[in-house]
Amino acid sequence: MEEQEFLKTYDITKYDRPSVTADIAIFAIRSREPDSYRHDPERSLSILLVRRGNHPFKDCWALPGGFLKRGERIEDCAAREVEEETGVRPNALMAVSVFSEPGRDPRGWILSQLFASVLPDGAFRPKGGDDAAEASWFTVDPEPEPGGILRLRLSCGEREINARVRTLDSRFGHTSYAVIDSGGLAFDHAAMIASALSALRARARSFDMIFDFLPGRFTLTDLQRVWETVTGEPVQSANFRRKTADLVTETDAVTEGAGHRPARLYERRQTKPTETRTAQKGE
Amino acid sequence: MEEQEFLKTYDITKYDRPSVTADIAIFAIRSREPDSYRHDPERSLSILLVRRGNHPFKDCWALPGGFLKRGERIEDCAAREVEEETGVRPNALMAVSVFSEPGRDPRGWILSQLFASVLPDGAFRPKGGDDAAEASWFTVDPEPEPGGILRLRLSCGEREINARVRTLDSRFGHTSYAVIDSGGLAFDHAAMIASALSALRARARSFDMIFDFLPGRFTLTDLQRVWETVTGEPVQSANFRRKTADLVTETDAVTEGAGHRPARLYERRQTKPTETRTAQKGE
DNA sequence: CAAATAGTGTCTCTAAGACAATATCAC
DNA sequence: GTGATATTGTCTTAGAGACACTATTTG
Repeated sequence: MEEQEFLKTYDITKYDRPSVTADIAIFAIRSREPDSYRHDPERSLSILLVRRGNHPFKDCWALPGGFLKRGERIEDCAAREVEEETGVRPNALMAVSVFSEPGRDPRGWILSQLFASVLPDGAFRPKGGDDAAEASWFTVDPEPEPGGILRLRLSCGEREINARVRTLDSRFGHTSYAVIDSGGLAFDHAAMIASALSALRARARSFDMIFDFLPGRFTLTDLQRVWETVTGEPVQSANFRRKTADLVTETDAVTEGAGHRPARLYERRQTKPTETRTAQKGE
Repeated sequence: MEEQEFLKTYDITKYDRPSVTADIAIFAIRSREPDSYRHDPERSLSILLVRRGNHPFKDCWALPGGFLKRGERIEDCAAREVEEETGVRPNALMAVSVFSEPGRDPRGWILSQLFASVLPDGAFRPKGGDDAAEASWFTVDPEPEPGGILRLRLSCGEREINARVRTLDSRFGHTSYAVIDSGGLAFDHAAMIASALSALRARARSFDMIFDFLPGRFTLTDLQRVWETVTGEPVQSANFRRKTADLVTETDAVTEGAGHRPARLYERRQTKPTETRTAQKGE
């Protein structure tokens, strides 16, 4: 055929083309040790960062990520890179957006697809590997300032990173940011963290991903704390329980040993009504 | 510095890398001529397709799109390609998702970022240009079938394209599809159309983009018809008017010459309360 | 029992949906 | 006046939020 001819002589490498990377923002809720045995632990939203072992931005903190390989889907690339650099095998990855601003990477023309994912608490201790000298959880403290500015305070023990980004645009439920002060973070990763955080909060409301933050069995109070941590808004337990009633299944087990009334453990309900509904509406 | 050294000797072209394209699903609501002057016209959702002038898939219908150039943001590439191929200058583009499945393009390793946008009715007549032999509106008729199958009926006068896709995944408010029967559409564009449509419907509910379908001044009934066409669900006018009251501003003008009571013209309200609210919640 | 968290009952208010009634044009 | 669409009013009901109360554990 004529098309076969065309394809035989077509050489795609004659054209100018970019490199493509995937970067991944992995979030988790981590508990701080309580001061008294009778208090439930405080929780804070954390993000997984790696310290770069190579140039450029050597020794700076960055999101895990790396180059797309031939024959690989971008989602698989993201999962592979996270595992190589931190030892973590993330749950389902949520695509956030593509970063294609010219000059965003000093090495040259490089696009990056940003993903976000969430992990259950304490599931693991990150360890460096591959390109990453070190991997570690940083608590995330986003603080809005006047003029569409967002200050990101990331801290890990003694280490503290203070980045500032500016809201560029916020259409279609997605907000994009520009870096004002990277605070020492590599590349445009400060803007990426802000984007991922905003996507996380926007979609948390659909309950799609809240469960990914928790182990298989959890108490309703756990679930509520995760919700509150992610959205940044407090809820009343009675209302929260009503709202989640259809999404969980009761088990026989209860918690033990706390200095107060034990709590029943629940599991996520398989055929959750939201999914079916969404699918139908989608088409 | 050491980093300067590194960058001087770094040659990105030594590494294997893909080509990147942007494809764009442009939607509009088009009116059919009514049978009587007293009836308002029926409306249907349409998508803008181009007939490919070059290999591969020569003479097949496809979404407008093309290769990303150096120094260009992917959003700008999308806007440029649409204009080159159809003469249309789209409103804000909404990113839908990245298609990176190996083998999706017979020319080789090519990723595509899909965008969606909407145009006001009758704003223009598309014309072919560049790679596109021809450009034309096709009405879109999505029909769900059992087993997660979606049939897409695209028609333009005599021409009819029947494609079928299967739902792959539907997490985080985004649904992805695999092509079962392309119906003659180029590449994986059948799956792209299904994805764009699903994204359109999901976000229509936020009222973010509904207004983009309309000219600057419109009647509330116009607005309601657009909503109904996009979401596929009927609404009661009294309820719809209440819901949109804060989003529009009354003007002095009214429609004329219809065989019935004239309707007041409205404009979109600049500082719409939803945007402020979203922005705050976003952080 | 005291302290702490787990869990339930119920009131109010708002918003969505359904339905009905009235208004105003071209012919 | 007739037939069409425009526009407003109101009833019902589901759900969100607030608040108050009861239950059960450990030390």
